[in-house]
Amino acid sequence: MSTPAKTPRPQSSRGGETGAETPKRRVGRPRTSVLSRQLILETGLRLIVEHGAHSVGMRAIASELGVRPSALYNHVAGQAELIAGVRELISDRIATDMFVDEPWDVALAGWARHYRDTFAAHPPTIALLAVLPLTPDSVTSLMYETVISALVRAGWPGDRALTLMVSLESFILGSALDLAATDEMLDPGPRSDVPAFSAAYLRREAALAATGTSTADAAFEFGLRAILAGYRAEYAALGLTQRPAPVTPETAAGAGAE
Amino acid sequence: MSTPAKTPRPQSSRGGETGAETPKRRVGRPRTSVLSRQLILETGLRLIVEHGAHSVGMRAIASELGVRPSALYNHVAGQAELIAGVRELISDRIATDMFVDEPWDVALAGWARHYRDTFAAHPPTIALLAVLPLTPDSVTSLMYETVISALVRAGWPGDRALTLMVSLESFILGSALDLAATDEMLDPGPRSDVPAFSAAYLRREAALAATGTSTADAAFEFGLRAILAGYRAEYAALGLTQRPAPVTPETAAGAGAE
DNA sequence: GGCTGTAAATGAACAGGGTTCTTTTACGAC
DNA sequence: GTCGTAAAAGAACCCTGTTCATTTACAGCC
Repeated sequence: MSTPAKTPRPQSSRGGETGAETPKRRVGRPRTSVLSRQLILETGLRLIVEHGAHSVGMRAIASELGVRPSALYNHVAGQAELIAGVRELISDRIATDMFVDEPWDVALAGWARHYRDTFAAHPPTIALLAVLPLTPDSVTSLMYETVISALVRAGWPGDRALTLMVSLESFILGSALDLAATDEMLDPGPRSDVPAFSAAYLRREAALAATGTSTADAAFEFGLRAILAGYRAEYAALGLTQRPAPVTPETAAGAGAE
Repeated sequence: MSTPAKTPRPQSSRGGETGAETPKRRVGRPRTSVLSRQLILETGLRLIVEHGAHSVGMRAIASELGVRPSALYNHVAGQAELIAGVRELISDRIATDMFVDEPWDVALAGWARHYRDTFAAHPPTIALLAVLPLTPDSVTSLMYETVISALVRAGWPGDRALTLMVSLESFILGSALDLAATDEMLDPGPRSDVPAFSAAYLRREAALAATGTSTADAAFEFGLRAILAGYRAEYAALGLTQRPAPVTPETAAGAGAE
């Protein structure tokens, strides 16, 4: 206790979902652990959602948890690993169950929407996480596995399936970025040198106001429909035809064709 | 001069494209200006390309220019404005001349490729710049104007044209991100719980090695083809047919055959 | 039951960022 | 010549992430 009267901040903000408040903690190991890796990650995610992407600071998280920054390093290697952990938290929520009993194209559409929505639920995270290279052993690989195997079951060659998935994911992530940044960022404002652009912007604004959907939503749905139509055309060009129902180890009933 | 013998760094690295070397500069306004806004931005871009995205530091740029950090603030408001300026430098290089005399779909494909390649020429910038909200009065608005007006000339309703462009741009930016981060980031590595994914990865690796194209390239081309096919289908559904040649005020001559 | 090693916290530092402020010099205009 | 302004240095400030030594708690062991 070298500075008893400098900054009194007793960390009494927010209720107390972590348990008891710790207005001042003695030095040394506490009787009951204050931190855990999971608590740190979840706090990080919550702070991002509430206060923006630049809130993933070690000091900010530590302060939120009523702890000194150095304490975090007993549970997390550093900021990079922390952000990777937060990414896992989010990725883990992307559902892939639609691949079980939906046709491949319908499942892809559902997956794409849910994928984007999952990121969209935490807008500030997108810019932060979309950029990050994901660790090879992440849950994301499991998601990829589900998608790929569903496509292969539908008849897509393995390498084509992977290429398709990557291209769709590019569109999804790009749309998520668009969702995070856009809306007023497109607005050309009052300038006379971009007449067609301005007119289109105004027309779309009116059209969207009528339907109630947002700017980025419209573009996402439009692009998704287009890219899926293209996939289907490619599928047909490969000489494949849609199966009546996908065959999974679990639902090994249907699917008599081919 | 408080630390005369600590770090002698006389800034003599790299040739001298800025003119004379300044191993030590007297305090006060120099006889000939050392900095300019443009020089700072170009140095920033060069540093990003050479040493990665975290090289857009004020101190790094200043050191590269043989100048103290505070000197930069005479020409640039701050780091945010500097990055925005670098973005403009890059965006300015995206060609849009294909919209002058190519059919709308061909022009879109060319634009998309060039757009992505422009970012791809500076891989580290992608993560940095894709995220940034662009200033309303940027050159990007001019690019949008070109694209929109070409689509409108082809018969697309203005609001649809804008939605289309945004969706395509989402795909382009997502692909650029993919290009920057991927290649080994997808590799599932040796693990037995993702068999279809692993198999597809290996098959594609072999296929790509044969053709010489890269991972991200294949996905981009595949997705681009698909989404354009979808756009064309939408175009047909609108009851529109491809015009023989777009009519622009400038090229009001050609356009005869179909 | 007293040691010993380890885990989990504090507190004090360090290195490195962006930014601002003051000071010094140069230059152009009245 | 003087005054205002522009452009540089230099020092400081504040905010990061991170490391280190220190203190305390606890679990295992003999």
